Amino acid sequence: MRISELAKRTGTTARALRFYEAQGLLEAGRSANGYRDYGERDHRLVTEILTLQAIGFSLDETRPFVECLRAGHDTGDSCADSIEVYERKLTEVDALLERLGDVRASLLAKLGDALAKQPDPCRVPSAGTE
Amino acid sequence: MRISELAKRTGTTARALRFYEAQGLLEAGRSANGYRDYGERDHRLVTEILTLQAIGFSLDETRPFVECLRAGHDTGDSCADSIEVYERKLTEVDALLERLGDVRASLLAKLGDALAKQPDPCRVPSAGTE
DNA sequence: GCTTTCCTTGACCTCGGCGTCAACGTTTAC
DNA sequence: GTAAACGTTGACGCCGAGGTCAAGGAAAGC
Repeated sequence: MRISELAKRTGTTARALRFYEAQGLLEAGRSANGYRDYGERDHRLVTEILTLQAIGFSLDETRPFVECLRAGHDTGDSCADSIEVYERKLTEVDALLERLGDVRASLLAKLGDALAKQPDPCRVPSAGTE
Repeated sequence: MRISELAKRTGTTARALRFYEAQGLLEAGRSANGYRDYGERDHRLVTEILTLQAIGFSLDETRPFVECLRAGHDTGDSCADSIEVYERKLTEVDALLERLGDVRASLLAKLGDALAKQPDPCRVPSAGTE
């Protein structure tokens, strides 16, 4: 299959696929005319990349998963390196959740203060006008 | 006060202050020699910018607060525009929290599956080795 | 006077993940 | 046969918030 078909089937663009190749994530075979030629294996690789990206992984963080698939495992997370990335990511997400919670709290506090200072009678905090 | 003193007192850099000026957030007076000259009012402006940035505001989002201060109010959130930004930000943060919660859940699920597939006996999920 | 430090402007660099355009070759449809 | 639609590489653009030079003036300490 050629690049635009793989792009369509994975829901991405040809440009992205070439970019992944430039990053060493994807290795495409070539047809006689020089066109890239992809197989089902590549389809799975790209799907793995896109799935992980959707969860917030950087391209670099998808690397262990891709290499795991290329090593012959049937899922990208069958390797220790991938699992480490999961764990690192989980720690990151937890830290982010905590920080965001703090941010939310300080936003609420600031908003409350500001509304209390506002002389606008239509925005009295006791009533919900929205 | 000159630029590096304001930078020191606000905990940022001279480059950042010049950048804020280029963005129209800060207007510095000039001494006879062409040096920027800042007063206490500017100190408060910069403090407001940095405080909001720390909560995740973009420079552009701090603009209403800065203009509110410049309009003579004693806090940057005494104006309706600022309050709107608070509310927008809160909505954004809530959306992000929800997405991040989903991400966390799917990460946990993936990690659980991967560990279940792992043949490593030192990583049995029933025991906490950390 | 001399050196070091601070100030000025201008311009390019960084990072991630591609989008977009250019200039050219190939395949496909009619 | 020829035009449209695909493919190739290369290179620059974008976003945000500055960092980092470079080349020059001003100020401050000795």
